[in-house]
Amino acid sequence: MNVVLPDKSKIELVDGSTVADLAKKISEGLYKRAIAAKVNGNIVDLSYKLNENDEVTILTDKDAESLDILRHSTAHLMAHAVQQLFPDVKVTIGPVIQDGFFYDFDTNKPFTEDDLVKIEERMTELSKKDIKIERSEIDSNEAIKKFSDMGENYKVEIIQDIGESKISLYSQGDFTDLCRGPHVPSTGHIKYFKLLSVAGAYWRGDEKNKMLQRIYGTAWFKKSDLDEYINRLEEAKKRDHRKLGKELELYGTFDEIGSGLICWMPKGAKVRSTIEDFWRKEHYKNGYELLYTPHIGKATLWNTSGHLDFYSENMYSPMDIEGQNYFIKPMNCPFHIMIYKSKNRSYRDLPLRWAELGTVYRYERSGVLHGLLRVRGFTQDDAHIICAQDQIESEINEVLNFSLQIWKTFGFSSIKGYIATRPAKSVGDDSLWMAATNSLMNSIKQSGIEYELDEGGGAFYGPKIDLKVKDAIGREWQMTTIQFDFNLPERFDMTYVDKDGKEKRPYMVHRALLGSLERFFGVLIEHYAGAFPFWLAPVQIKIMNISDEQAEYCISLGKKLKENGFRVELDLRNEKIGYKIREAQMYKIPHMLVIGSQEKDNNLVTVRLRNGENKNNLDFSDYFSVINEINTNRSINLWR
RNA sequence: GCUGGCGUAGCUCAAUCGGUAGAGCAGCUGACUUGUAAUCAGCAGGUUGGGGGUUCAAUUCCUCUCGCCAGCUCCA
Repeated sequence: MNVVLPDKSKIELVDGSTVADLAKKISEGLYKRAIAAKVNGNIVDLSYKLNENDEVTILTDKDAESLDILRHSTAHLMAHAVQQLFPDVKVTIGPVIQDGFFYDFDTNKPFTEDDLVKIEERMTELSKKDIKIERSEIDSNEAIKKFSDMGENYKVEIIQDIGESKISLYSQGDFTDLCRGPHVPSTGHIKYFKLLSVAGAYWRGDEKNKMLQRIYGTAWFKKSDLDEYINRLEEAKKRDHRKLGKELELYGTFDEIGSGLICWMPKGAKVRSTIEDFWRKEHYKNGYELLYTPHIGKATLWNTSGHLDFYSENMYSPMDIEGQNYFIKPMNCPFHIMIYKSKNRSYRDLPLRWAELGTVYRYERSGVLHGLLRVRGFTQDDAHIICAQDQIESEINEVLNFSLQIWKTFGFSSIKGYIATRPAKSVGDDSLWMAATNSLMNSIKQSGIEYELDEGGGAFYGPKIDLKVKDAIGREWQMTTIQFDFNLPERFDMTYVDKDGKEKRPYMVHRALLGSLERFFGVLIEHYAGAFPFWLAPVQIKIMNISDEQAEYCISLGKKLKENGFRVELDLRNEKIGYKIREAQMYKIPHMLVIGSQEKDNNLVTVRLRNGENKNNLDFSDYFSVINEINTNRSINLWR
């Protein structure tokens, strides 16, 4: 028989040959590195029996698909080890996830950290034995009986759910698991892995079901890849905004105040006010008007908006004010709409772009709270664009460009879009959805942003674009959202009078560029690892004298800089310069002015940059022009 | 909310078998007047997250509660 290789060449094999036979025939080296194969587009094991004219691509550890196979096999290896060590434990499922895998076990005794070590050791032993991993197919009734006898009722449930007459099993030594496969040919291929954590997880992700014990792990083909991954985790840990937020005194939360409620400390507040100033300026420049609205509103308002029907789970209990129920706001939109409705609107008024740094409160379950990234009270950089149909596309264009420009300024250049279209359960005419979705598509195409389509992923009230930004270590964060709303204009009966004198319904778009200031700040901290660019740094310049003699000169320098709006601190303590530098360095202050007698006597400054570089004996005026430049340009560099 | 882990000085951490809490940094005071990531000495700092229980005795064991961490679930 003949099979076809990727280069279209044919190779002859004896009937009944497997992929492994083919690999061996091509070269011994290929056979050794072979993990699996793609036959007519399907990924199969090396033991797969080939047929006449099959198109075969042998997958080695170089192929992307192989990594998933390896990780899946590692999950099995882990289950194998767990079953040997804890015979009472029932196995459930063990899929591959990004960068690794997990396996869920049903056990009465949760795994401890020590157990993880033991399991890992056993896995290594099993790997060293290089046990063959063999596939077999059996009748599903037979399989059900087999797993029932073993007491593996989860497997029985899975087989019944699959509903096929035949199912495949994978065996390695004394361990057999139900699995679609494919797998690496033997446990010896699994060398570089690490078990990372253990946590509870519900069977089938349903909190009504029993909670299982999930062990997470990672696996790689090369030791260097594993090491690099572990490094990446450590790097992420170093950048953790919760750690840096505390070290750099940026923000705090307090048991006494409540969880998920953020206090911005002086240093964090300086960054925030810089962000806000920039934000306001840019919004005015881009044709927005700013609004301020209250934090609470009557129940009737939230009834009209529909929030009490469909969002009440996220809203806090009402407070009674003179017999009326008031709710603290989870969103700003109803307030903006009331302002819209405060007078008759003409087509001449449109588009309206109304923005507000609006602080909202939403109930989040205690278990989901996370630093600045998931909180109960936060300030959205919210805006509502109210426009006519013929304006929607240009409005979306502008929002996208505006957003890109803002992200660029903050030092994020890699951005990806996700367009979510109409879900099954939704409100609004098809024509509205069509027009809006088209405008989103056209705009994102024009913007040049790489994007994906999320069919049916829109909110019930309209389609949306979400933007994810990539940070300095390649993690993606969902920040910007641009959403059409066909619900609220209807509910509040928003109208404008068009050219023809008829009342029409405007389009309404919600958008948040940064998302929320809290979340954005968290991401910003992680992106810069706390070392903010000059224009954002809470303390931009620290002036330090060598000895008392230069104190006055330092004070006069500080005064000049402060008068010009720079954020400056002085360190005139009787300490060695090394001590002062170390402290400023730990606070990641961009510029340190080191002032000794040389500088003082000649009206100069010596600048030590955060990166350790020195700019010696500059005229103050030269230094001043440099910092003015990098500050007004919002440069991400420490020097021009 | 659920499962598991954790909670000791402002911060980072220690305390044997249950025997009544200790260090570094930070803070304060003093000396040193200093040239690129920690000068020296002294002082002070704690209801061991909170409540209840077991015990002659609890940071330690039990229990409730609050908070944090990992994940699940949730994010119309």
